[in-house]
Amino acid sequence: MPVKDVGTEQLIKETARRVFFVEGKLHATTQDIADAAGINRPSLHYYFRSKNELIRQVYDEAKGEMVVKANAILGSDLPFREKVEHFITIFFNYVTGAPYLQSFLINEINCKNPLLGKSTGTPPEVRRFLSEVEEEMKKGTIRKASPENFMINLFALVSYPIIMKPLYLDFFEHSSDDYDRLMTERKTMIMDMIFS
Amino acid sequence: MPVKDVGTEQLIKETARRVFFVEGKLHATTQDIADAAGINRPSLHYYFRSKNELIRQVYDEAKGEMVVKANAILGSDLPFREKVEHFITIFFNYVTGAPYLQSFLINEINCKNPLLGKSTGTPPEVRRFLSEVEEEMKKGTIRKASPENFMINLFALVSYPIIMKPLYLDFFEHSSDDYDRLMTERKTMIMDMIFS
DNA sequence: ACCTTTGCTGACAAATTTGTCAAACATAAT
DNA sequence: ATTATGTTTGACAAATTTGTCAGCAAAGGT
Repeated sequence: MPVKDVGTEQLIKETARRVFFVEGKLHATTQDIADAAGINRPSLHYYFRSKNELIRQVYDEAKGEMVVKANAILGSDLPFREKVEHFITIFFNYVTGAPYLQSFLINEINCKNPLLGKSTGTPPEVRRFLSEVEEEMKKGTIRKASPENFMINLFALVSYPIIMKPLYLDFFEHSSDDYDRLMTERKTMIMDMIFS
Repeated sequence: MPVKDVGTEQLIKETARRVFFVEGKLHATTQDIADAAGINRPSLHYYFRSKNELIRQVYDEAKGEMVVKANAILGSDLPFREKVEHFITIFFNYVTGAPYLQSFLINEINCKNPLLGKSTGTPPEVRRFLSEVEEEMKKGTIRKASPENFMINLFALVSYPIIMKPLYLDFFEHSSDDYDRLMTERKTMIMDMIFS
């Protein structure tokens, strides 16, 4: 009996991820994805019954991955400052590699596709990180505020410039390289901003 | 001779803006927009020849408006600190009122619709603001960095939390009201972060 | 060799979305 | 009233996108 070929199914999902998250084709058709994967459309329907089902899986897994990634860093036992520094580095690369991921998620949440997995809730690692943040605020290492807002700032300062790059390329008269050069100084800048 | 009815045309555009920017229906069909406007679809084609043309106009005008809005504040002759404070207030409301606007722009830019208006270039008001930022850095009022990065931080800290609200509602276990409460403390927090 | 299961494909069907058009309608000037 | 001009509409056609299905190919077990 032939083993279930997991190759094509994975190929399709990875291609969908690339099309959606990297190339940012939020309106991509199943044909677009099939072409990009070098397969034909009925195969896509063979593995995923419908476009919605493919999107649901891609959505759920991507969200899960992001949470896992954040947990791995924020839940690690590094000293606070290094943890934040590490987070910036890792997430900068992560978002750079999938600049349309967050826009995709936002859009899908908004579509209220009832198939999408429900919230997993705040993971314990993040809760612990939030209380670490609170403690650092008491120690005076960082500015006092809601720990949630501290986290949001972190994500904002790292993600936003990458996500909105096309907008600012057009706004400033920059080449892509100019803009990327601008990005390189951000890590230390963000650290400076956060640790007053 | 009957006067050219500008009412319906405006109604359609405003409805499209609402559907795209406020409701975030990035996949909205012409039927969706027509229904939301209370007109029928052929009327939409009467005023705008195609969906693309409608989107082009909505895109161009929205981008223009955003630039005008930014210019009006950043190009004003308020003292630097008040100018930044004013910007935060105004833009917070602006983005709150159209949370999907930036995602829409990003997505459309990416679609490389050849009809979209080309970059207007960095407006002189923004150039002036950037040199003001540079001067404040020399004076030591704010941290030294690329002035562009200063601007990007401003936009990031104001926009990102609003744009990505659905994502964080799901991540933290917050109600919409909880999250909004979190937002209220951001203005002073951002000011504190920026003016070290 | 034969059967069985899984994967792939072309051809077709259905659904959705967009675009068109002629006719009806409204309004104001003549 | 008639005409001219701009607007709205229903009905239709075209294009696009999605979904289905029967059949073929491959591969492993009997």
